Amino acid sequence: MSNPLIRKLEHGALLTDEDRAVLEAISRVSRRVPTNHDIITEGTRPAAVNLIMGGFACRYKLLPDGQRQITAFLVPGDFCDLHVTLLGEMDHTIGTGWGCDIVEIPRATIDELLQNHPRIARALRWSTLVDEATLRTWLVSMGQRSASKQLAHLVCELLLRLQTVGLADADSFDFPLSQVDLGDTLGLSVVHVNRTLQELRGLNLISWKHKRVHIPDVERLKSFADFEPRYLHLDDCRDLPA
Amino acid sequence: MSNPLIRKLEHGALLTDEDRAVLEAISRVSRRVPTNHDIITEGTRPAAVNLIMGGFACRYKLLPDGQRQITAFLVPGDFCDLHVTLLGEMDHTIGTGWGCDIVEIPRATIDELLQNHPRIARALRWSTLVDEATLRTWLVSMGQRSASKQLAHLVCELLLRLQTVGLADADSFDFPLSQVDLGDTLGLSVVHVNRTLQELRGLNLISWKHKRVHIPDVERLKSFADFEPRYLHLDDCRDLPA
DNA sequence: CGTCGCTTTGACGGTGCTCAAAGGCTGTGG
DNA sequence: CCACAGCCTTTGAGCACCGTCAAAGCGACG
Repeated sequence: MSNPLIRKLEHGALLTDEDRAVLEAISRVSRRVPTNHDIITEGTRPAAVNLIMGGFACRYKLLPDGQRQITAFLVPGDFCDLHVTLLGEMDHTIGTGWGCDIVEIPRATIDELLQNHPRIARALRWSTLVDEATLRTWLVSMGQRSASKQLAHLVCELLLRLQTVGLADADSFDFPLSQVDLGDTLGLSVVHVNRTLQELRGLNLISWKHKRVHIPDVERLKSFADFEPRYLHLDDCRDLPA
Repeated sequence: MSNPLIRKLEHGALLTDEDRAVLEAISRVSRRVPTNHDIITEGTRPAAVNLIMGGFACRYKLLPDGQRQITAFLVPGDFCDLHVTLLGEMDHTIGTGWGCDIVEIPRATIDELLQNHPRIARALRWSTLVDEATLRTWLVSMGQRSASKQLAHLVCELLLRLQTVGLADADSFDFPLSQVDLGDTLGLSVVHVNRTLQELRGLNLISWKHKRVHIPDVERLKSFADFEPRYLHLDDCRDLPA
């Protein structure tokens, strides 16, 4: 099973074959969104739920002076706005810096899943909690870690998240971002991102060529970044009552 | 109605008198937690749901070297861990820096609310989305704003949140934190927090004496901080179908 | 009155920003 | 196949914001 949505949700609930078939059915690619295009814009209210099935997207917020802060990366298997119809207007924008495949799922389909498929409902709720925990972890990184550790931490997170959906191998993954994008993510200037990358390269912790990140020694990178994957809650369904 | 839980949830759904009675019944203060005490510790799994009804609490995370990052303030009407039983172990700690009143609500009671009281269920889900939006906003502040604007933004947020639960008047509120705590929140050193406070005081934007914050001109502070309250989604239930 | 915790101040150093320009890569059109 | 444009990366120099260290005020409370 190489469907990233299913691979991801397996970590949040003990799915049955029927659950998997339902998820497979709703996650057919419906449209390709080009590079540098907004999927959902701040201030609007989306009618459907968007699911990423290929490529990268990100949540971001623009400040009056034009500065941008990326607050999340969305990778295949991630929902853009699962519960957003509960809220009024979007308080941030979701965009594809880098071209991605999206499924638009009608609100009613989601409601039906939540009502009639308890294991899927559980997994979806689990995934929103993981999103929140990830956000907290980014905040900790930004507030307390040096630029190099913050960057290293992000790389560890992406490696693990992409591995769980089958899009990274043991020590590398495709990473289509520019250094400007990375700066907007980490709260750093491009110049400093560049120097930080050189530092990590000099320590032989990361190499990044041709839009692909390679990690010579994953354990060393994790310990450098104090990476503690608990916040991703990947083993949570082990704890379920049988 | 001065119950902070009810006042808050009124912003997330159109409650009936019966809903209010139910909420009133579950939010009786059951225990006082002293200053500097953890309510829920990282790595454990809480059995009940904790609701703050008085004072301040905060979520925080400790790094191996002892640094602390506060990721959220919890004020009266806020839940500590509404959905956390879905997850395995807590990935962060919730503590009271400052003494607060807490209600412990059995998991079963929450489940019953979610199942049988649709408007309350809606309001609870709304509140977790607002928590997430607040986290995103903190991340934006930390990544893109200067220390003084970040601090000003936080003060605007707290003023508004406390006003909605009846714990702030038009231009001031009680704020029991130390400057160390503020530093751990903003990702700044104590020394720099102190100088930043002096700067804001010098601009006549904020005064902070005897654990109470006073804001001479709220509109001026908001515009200084680029404060845009959309992320708190306080007007969302206006948009509900009748 | 003395202690303890919090706030404030000063001096100094470093991380990371700004400005500016050069170097590389890729795609496009001649 | 080359020229060129445009974007991204890389470098350098200088500076500002913010951190660290250390010590001195201040205030609440016993």
